[in-house]
Amino acid sequence: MERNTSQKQIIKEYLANVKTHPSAEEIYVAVKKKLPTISKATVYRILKNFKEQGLVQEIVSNVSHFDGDITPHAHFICTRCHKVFDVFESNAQVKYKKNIKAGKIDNYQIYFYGLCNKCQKINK
Amino acid sequence: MERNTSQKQIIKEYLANVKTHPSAEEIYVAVKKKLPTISKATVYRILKNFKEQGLVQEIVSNVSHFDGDITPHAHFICTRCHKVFDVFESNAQVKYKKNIKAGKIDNYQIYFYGLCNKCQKINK
DNA sequence: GTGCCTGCAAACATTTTGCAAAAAC
DNA sequence: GTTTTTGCAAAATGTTTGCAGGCAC
Repeated sequence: MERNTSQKQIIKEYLANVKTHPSAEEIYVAVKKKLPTISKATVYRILKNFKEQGLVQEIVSNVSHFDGDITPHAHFICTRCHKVFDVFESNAQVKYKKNIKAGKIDNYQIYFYGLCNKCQKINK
Repeated sequence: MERNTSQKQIIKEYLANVKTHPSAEEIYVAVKKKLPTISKATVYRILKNFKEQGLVQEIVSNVSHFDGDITPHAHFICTRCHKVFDVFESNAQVKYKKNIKAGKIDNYQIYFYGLCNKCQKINK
């Protein structure tokens, strides 16, 4: 049976309150402040566990990011700084069939790419 | 100025003809048959280069895959075997605004997740 | 007390980098 | 001839794993 540990609680709480889309590394650093003995391996194991339970969404990019908001919404990823932003329904909608030739869809992710406001101003 | 090498030509040709979504490793193995001296680093460098030029799409998953078809179309990724399948426009459409609060969208990717036909039959 | 969970370090896989030689133009 | 590109090996990055001890129940 699944056990309720302080490590899980603290990570869950952190994800519920953070408004950004932290990477595993960022979660590790943040959570370490409350629980200095936590290890990175534990963070990875718990995030994997939460994902399997559907408690978080994984945003796959050059580095994975995690979103405690599991309502299906799109993300904007800056191609220069790799920051992740939410894109709400008013800005993007999808229509799709649940059953397609390849298999059965039970989840989706939309990623928009481009330069974020900050990076647009930086002449590369 | 950008130079035209046999390595680039062969990778380009391979991607133009393959109907699957090969990983960098698979591209390396395939291309090695025609050019046995090619190194993996070169494959990575050329794929990165092609991506920057907009000649290929990168499909980010547990391992990156590449698609020579750059028309915006969705992909279905099996959550069990991680294979990638095309999802055509008849099965999925998006509507979105090019300019959003976070930045300016110039590209997007839709990933559908679920079990492919083969994996649905396998009782895990 | 049993067995899941953690911390640590080492292992792993993928991708990137530094450098000298080779190829393109 | 100059400059980009390559191949090689080593490094870097992100993530996973094995194991012994600790903690939840």
